[in-house]
Amino acid sequence: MASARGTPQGGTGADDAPALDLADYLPYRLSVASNRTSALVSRAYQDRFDITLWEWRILAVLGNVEPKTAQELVEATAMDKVTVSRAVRGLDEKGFVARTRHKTDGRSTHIRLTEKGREIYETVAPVALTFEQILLEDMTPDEIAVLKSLLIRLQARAEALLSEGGDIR
Amino acid sequence: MASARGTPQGGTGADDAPALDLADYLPYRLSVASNRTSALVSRAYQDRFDITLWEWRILAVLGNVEPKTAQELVEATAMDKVTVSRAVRGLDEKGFVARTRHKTDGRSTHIRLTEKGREIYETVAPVALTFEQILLEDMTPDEIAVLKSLLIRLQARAEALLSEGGDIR
DNA sequence: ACAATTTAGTTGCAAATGATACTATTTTCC
DNA sequence: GGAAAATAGTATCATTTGCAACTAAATTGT
Repeated sequence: MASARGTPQGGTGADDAPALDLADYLPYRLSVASNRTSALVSRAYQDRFDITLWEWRILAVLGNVEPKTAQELVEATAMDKVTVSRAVRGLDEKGFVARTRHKTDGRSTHIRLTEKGREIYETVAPVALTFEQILLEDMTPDEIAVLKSLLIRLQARAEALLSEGGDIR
Repeated sequence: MASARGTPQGGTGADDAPALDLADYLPYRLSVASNRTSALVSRAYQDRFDITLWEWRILAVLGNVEPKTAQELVEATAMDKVTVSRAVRGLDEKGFVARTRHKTDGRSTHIRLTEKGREIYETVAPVALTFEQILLEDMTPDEIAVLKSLLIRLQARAEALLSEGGDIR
């Protein structure tokens, strides 16, 4: 009846549903926190080093282990293969990575940092770590560890649900 | 020197830099967890109710407090004004909200749920809450509370940095 | 009172993104 | 050995997004 319900939070407790408060809804909280953080990170990389966030992720992986195939980068970065393909092309055009033919699999390529790529990695990595520290400045190491581990569990759960039914029942 | 550095993690500890491991990098963890979760949520709303995630956020706010101006929705949903404008238009076209002239400010409009909008809100809200429960099934109430509160702190910190310098120094 | 500035909300356009289709190679398995 | 299926990576196209410009109304300051 289009009831003049107004704000339900004042109810006398006889309400049955737990009430939905967007501000306390985890997917929302997660999304906002992530967007704000990503905005900050993207801007830093883009402005100062002219690389996108996705390109940076590729660099970060290659900085540790080389070479990698595109497929391996997909797994390591949790980006989809189209995104990886475009990011690698971008890096290639800027001269940060080189692609060489995979010896045993003609469909695939080995991707590795060029000297220039190694240089930018060495430059950006400490900045990224410092940034993380600044972002987490007001949290204790304990809290940080908890946060990271909860995020990982959450992600695993979401992935399981995503493949499982796909739909929520 | 394009040093044949390979994987630094094996080092004998004499290394000075803390080493950047993408898998342990918070902005990355946050982004992946959020994307996975959002994918799940978006799909659920889109498939079953034909509303976008942004439209749903608007509904969720209006379900609690009506009416709201677009500007108030911007604040309540953390979406930017263009996104809100588009989402409200979508909801209007589907007949879920109505816009009426603001009495004292001619630039602005009051946005409120229609009866149909109230109905879909009442339908979706419990589904959303159930979904949250399923997603968080393997966490204790304590862990959930901690996660939410850490996310809020993180977001506040990111916002502060974002406005503050804009750039990271 | 009225010019200058600010604010609410929308629109237009360019860039980013995602789903799908496609090519080339490799693997499977009869 | 070779047809059928799978995989790596790229290209294409439609949709989404984000920025900047815009209109209209309100506020400010003189």
